[in-house]
Amino acid sequence: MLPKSRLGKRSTMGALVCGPCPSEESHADLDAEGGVSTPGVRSGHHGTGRVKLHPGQKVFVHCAGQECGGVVEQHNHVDNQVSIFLPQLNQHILRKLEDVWMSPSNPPHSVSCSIDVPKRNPEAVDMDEMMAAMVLTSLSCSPAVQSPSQAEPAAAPSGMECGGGELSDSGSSGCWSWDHGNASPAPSPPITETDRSLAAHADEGLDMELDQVLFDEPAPRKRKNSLKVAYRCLWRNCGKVLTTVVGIKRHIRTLHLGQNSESDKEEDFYYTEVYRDVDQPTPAASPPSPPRHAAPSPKSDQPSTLSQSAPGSFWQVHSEHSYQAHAPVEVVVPAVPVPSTCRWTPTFTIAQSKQGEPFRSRSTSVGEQWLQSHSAPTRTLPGNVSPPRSHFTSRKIRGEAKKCRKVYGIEHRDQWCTACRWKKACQRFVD
DNA sequence: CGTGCCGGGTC
DNA sequence: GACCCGGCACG
Repeated sequence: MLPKSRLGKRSTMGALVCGPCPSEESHADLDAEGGVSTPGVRSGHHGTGRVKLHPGQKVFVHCAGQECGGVVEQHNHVDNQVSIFLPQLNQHILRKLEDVWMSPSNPPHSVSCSIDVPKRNPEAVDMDEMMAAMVLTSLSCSPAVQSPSQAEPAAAPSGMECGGGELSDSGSSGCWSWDHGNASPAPSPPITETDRSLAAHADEGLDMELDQVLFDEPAPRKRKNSLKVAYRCLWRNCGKVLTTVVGIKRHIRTLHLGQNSESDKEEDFYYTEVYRDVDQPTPAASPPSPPRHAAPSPKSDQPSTLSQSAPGSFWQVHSEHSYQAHAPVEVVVPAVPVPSTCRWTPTFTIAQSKQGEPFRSRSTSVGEQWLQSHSAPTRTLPGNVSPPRSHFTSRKIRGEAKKCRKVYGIEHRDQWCTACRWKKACQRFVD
């Protein structure tokens, strides 16, 4: 499925956001113990200084015309490029080593717009902030999770799929291809100062692409940049739409799951993303009526139309059957008048046989008809029924003996017995 | 379809 | 009650 031509990109992206590759990690361990205030990495000249940036080390770069603090994610010493995570912008950037410095307000080269950045000593950086950055970094290894608002570790196997060997070995700048849509053919175009917004977009566009590349299915949790995302509660008869995951989860948990919520992930089953202003048909945009759900949630009572129709109508059908036909017939038949071909119960057989034929002119009660219909086959057991008139009410089995009609013929009807003439049971040739 | 005959109607 | 007949079941 994955075009091989794109594997490289995928790989590079993995390398970019992935944790340090083992080899470099070892170097980093050897070199700079994180946080040492080196007055500018960029003593620099790439390849010469051999200054090693430790993953997690606080550095500063120029981004969008201002100095931004960031955390080193990876230092590719082959070409001296550093992958940096900028918590402020919540994005990852790539810088040449000479464009990175470790003290605030110590730009490597004169920058036109030098905005005062609160000076912070790298040592002053909270460790938890570093840890947070690292966590984000590791989380970001999952291509499905790069959206700032969607850090869901569940989908992110913590960077394990980065495949360090495969990715980091390339080492070339080409593998860092942060394709910022600025049509920069350069393999590793550093983000220019004017690129910031573009970079942000590129992030998401990249996410989308990664989603498409890495996963055949569109990542449902991804936010499309051009889409307005909302979250619709799929609970039966609810359909509440909230704009945040937290909100919808809280809504589901509090209003629907209540105390029954055993797992805090359970809410995921009960909401779906809906997109508006769609450019591209998004599968998740359809769910309003038929929500994707389909999750094997054990207690999910499937708040979809499917569920409402499937089990509900199923049982309804059954119930309708149950009083129409007692036989457990596994036939899904709508509750319509039973066709004449359906003869699963004796009662219906009677009714149908009578309805299927033109009604008799003579007045025959249903019970009489029933007796008539059944007396013949059950004639051997005449005692089973209590005939209203006599013991022999039921129709007699046609006698084998020839009757007056047969004997004399219709022409000699006057020779018939009275009964035969009256169309009664022959009295002359009694069986 | 022919036959036997039940059940009902009519006189 | 005698007679007739519609109609169903059966072969």
